[in-house]
Amino acid sequence: MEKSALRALPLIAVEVPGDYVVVGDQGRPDHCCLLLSGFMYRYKTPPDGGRQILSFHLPGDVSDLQNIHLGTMDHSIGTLVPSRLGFIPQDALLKLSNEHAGIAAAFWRDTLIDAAVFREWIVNVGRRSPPQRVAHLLSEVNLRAHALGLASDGRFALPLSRQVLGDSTAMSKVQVSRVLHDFKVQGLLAVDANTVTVEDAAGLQKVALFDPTYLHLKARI
Amino acid sequence: MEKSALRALPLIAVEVPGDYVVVGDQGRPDHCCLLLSGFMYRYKTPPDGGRQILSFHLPGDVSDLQNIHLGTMDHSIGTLVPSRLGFIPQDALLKLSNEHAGIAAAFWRDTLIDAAVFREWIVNVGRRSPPQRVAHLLSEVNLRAHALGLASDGRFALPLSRQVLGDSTAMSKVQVSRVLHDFKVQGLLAVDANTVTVEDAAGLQKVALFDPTYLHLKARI
DNA sequence: CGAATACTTGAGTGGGGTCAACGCAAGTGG
DNA sequence: CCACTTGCGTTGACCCCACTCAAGTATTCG
Repeated sequence: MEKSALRALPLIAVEVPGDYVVVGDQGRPDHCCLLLSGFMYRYKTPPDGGRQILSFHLPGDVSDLQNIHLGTMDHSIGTLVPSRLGFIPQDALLKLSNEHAGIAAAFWRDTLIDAAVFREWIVNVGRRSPPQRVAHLLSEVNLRAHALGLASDGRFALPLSRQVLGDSTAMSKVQVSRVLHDFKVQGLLAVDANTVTVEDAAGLQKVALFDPTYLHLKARI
Repeated sequence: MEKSALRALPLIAVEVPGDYVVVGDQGRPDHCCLLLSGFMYRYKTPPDGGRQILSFHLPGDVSDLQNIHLGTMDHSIGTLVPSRLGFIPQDALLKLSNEHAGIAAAFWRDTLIDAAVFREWIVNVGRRSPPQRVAHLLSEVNLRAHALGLASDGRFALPLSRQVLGDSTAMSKVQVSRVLHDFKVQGLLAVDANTVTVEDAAGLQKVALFDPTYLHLKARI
C-alpha cells in the first residue's frame, strides 16, 4: 500500500546537462528532485568567493527532501554530469508523509543519514591531513557506489576533477594533484578524467582511518 | 491534542555535572535526551587523536533525536556545564510520531535544522579564515541564545574555553587566543571564563559575512 | 591544426601549528 | 592565613606545510 502510493506520485522526468544548477541558494522550490541517473552534489558559495562542496549524491537520492519543511534553500545543488532528474511536487510528498507514517519515517531516516555524512565531513575538513581527506572522501564514494551496484571491483565512472575534489576537501587543486600522485605511486588508486579506480580499498581506508559506521548503510531504505 | 500527547510522555529528569559524556560514540541508547537546562555539545574523536566539536545545544534541544531511526551513535554528546536532562524512551517517541503526523513533522524539521547547521559548519572550518571562523561561531551562538531569551543585550553565561572554541573551529587554542584578543581590541566582543559578551553583534557578523538563513529560525517549533 | 581546458611540476612565501616559558586565578590542605 | 598545586590563558620564537603563482605539458574539441 505504501509502495503503491509511492509509485502513484506524479513525477516529471527531465534531462539536464552536466554542470547544471538544479536548485540555487536562497531558492524556494516547490518540487523535490529525485536523481534517476547521473551524479549530483551540494555546495555553498561564501560571498567572499570559493566553493565548498557539502555532499555527493548518487542515483536514488532525493537531495532536497529537506525543502518539504525548510522553505528557503541555504545552499545550491548541481549536476556533475548529464543527468536524469525526476521532479515531484512537494505538496504531494507532504500529503503522502502525513498519511503514511512509514513513508514519513523513511524520508526522515534518509535526511538523518545525510546529516550523519555532514558530521563526518566536518571532521574531514577540520581534523584530517590532506592525504587522509582525499582517502576518506574516496573511500566514502567507493563504498556508496558499490552499495548501489554502480561499481565493479573498485572502478566506477565519475568525472572528479582536482578542482571538485579540492572544493570537497578544503584543499587547493594543486595539493589534490600531489596527493593523488602519491596514491597512484603507492598503488592505492587512480583518478583519471572520468573514472575512479580504487586499487586497494583496504589500504585507502587505512590511510583515512575510515570507519563506515556513519553511513548507516543497513539503515537505508 | 498533540500538545497533551507530548506532555504525557514519560520523562526522567536527571542532574549531571559539567564535562559529562551523556551518550558515547558507538553507543545504542534507548532513550532520547532533552536538555532542560545547561549546555551540551556534540563531538567526534578521530582515532588518531584530537576532538572535533560538531554543534552546540541549548535548552529545549533534543540532541540525539536521530537515534530513533539510526541505531548506533556515530559521535558523542557531552555537557559543558552542570545540566538538567530529561530522558524519554525512544519507543514512546516513535509511537507518538507514528500516531501524530504533526509531531513526526516537527521532529523531522528539528533534525533538518540541525543538518543545515552542520552544512554551515563544513563551510566554517573548510573555507573561512581564523577570525571569520570564530566570529561566525559566536554570531550563531549569540543569535540562538537571544532567540531563546537566554541572553540580555549580547551577554550570556557560557563557559567557552579557548580549547573548546578551537575544537569547534579547527584551530589551535593559541590561535583562538590571538583572534579573541584582536576582537577585544576592536571592541567586538569579550570572552571571559564563564561569560560571552558581544559588544558589537553587527560588526561581528560583518567580519564573518554571517547570513542567518541557515538557522531557519522562523521554522523552529 | 589551433584553442581551450585540465593537469603537472617547481619555486617562493606566509600563516598558523607547535613548543615552551610565564602570568594569573582558583582551589586545597596544613 | 598562607604556601602549594593545578589549570587556563598569554606571549614569543621557530618552522613546516600547503597556498599561490607561474610555466610547461597533455588532452580534448571544434
